[in-house]
Amino acid sequence: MQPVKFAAMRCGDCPIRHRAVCARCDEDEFQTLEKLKSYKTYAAGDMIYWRGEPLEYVASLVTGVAQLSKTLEDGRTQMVGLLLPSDFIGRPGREAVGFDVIATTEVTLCRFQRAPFEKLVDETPHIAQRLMELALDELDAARDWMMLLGRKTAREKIATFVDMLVRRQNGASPNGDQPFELPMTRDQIANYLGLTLETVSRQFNALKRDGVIAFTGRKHIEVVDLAALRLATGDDV
Amino acid sequence: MQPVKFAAMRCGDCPIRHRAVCARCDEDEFQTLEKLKSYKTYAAGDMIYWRGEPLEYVASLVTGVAQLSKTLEDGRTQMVGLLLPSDFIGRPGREAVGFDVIATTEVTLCRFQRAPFEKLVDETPHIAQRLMELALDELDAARDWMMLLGRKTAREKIATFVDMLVRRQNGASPNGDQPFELPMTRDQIANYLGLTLETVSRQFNALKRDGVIAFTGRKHIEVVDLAALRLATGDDV
DNA sequence: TCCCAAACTTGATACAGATCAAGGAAAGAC
DNA sequence: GTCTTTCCTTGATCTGTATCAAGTTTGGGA
Repeated sequence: MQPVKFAAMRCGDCPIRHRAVCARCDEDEFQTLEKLKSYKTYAAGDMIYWRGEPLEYVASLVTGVAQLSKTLEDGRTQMVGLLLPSDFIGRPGREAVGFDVIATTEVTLCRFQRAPFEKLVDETPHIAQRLMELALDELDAARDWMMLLGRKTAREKIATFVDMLVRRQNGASPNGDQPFELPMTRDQIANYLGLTLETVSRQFNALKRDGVIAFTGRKHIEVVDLAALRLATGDDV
Repeated sequence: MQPVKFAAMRCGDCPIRHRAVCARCDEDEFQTLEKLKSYKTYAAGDMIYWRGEPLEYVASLVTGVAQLSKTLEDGRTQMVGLLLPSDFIGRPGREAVGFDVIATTEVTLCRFQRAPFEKLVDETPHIAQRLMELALDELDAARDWMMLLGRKTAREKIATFVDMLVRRQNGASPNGDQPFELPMTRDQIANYLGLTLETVSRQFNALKRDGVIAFTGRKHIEVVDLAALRLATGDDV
């Protein structure tokens, strides 16, 4: 998708209109947002924000995938969040964020300058409430991930990761038998799951051998046996 | 401390007055809260909320320590949060929570019935903002913990845990050379850090042998060399 | 079209932390 | 004060995943 397409897009036509921070806005509020917003596209691998950098813009992710990453003194890294379309970057009342934000694939953001946006939040309970909901959703996701990182085996981690992508990409559709794209390299997946890239590779292939998933190209996955996948996550039903 | 003490306590005298959800309330708002609130004390080990149970009350933790725990199908458990005085339980717009809340030590809560509290939140921007801040603080803490669970060694995990307790218990005081209490058993610490109780025990003793910490009783710790402790966490300065 | 670099797979080996096992110390019960 | 249980420590061994080390595939650029 071209940035120029977005530059002309009206909020009413936005693909993330019903899930993003603006989900509950009415026509009047959209008119205000139209004036405030600007689109920006990043190439895969680009740094969107540096840790600690004061953030000039807050933004909704419109297309693509981005990652939140932390780094230890000696270079070990851990992804602490994955941003998919409709997710929000930046928080009310916070100058900076404690992690790097990196474009995993090509990414398009719908950006608002922080100061006018915060003013809008103060005046618009809709938006403040929606921001709170998004923060609580992130908190729930972070806690599920803590369970994964602390207690799950490598196989369970990979199964949970695939299941998460199925749920989020297929949206409402209940069956996961649509082939879909892995948005990350093995190395990035390893960073997300607290593993090494070799272990990720081995476990993907183990799930393939067991007839749970199938590959059509390195990044093209199909879930062959959804029940077996769910079982392999280790989660309660 | 006796519950009866709390039953009579006025908000102005509350030990968590300046950090809890009510931090920015004025005298008028305190009067509303006084009418709404009730104290309840739980013994160590008591279940405060069950996962999925619709929660009748939201609450601030006044004294003691509580834990948020998740459990896998086969019984593996992982703590996904630790509640210390001034932390809040329950979220606006959420019926239930996705984890069990358990009293780690004896715990006293300052409770509000959910429906009237949510009404108050809608009418009082102070409180809504403070709730948002608390949620974002929790999110930051959850992300730090993801880094710990995914990438830190057992020694780094223990050092980080002790450092966290020093920072939070000593509050503003910069030097950590006050002895203090571990609020949990080795087994609970293991659940928090994604380890086993044996590994926790060994690493505590290793830090003791290395002159970083000292024990005066099983649960009484003193930080002997704060700089060495911070170094052992693996974090950036 | 071929080349090259990045991404991935596969194998061999090492090791941190889990697991299994036994005994000791503290704290509450009676 | 003694009993009993819970909590903690220490040792021996095992194992899942990291690490080290080649290869192989893939896709994009010249």
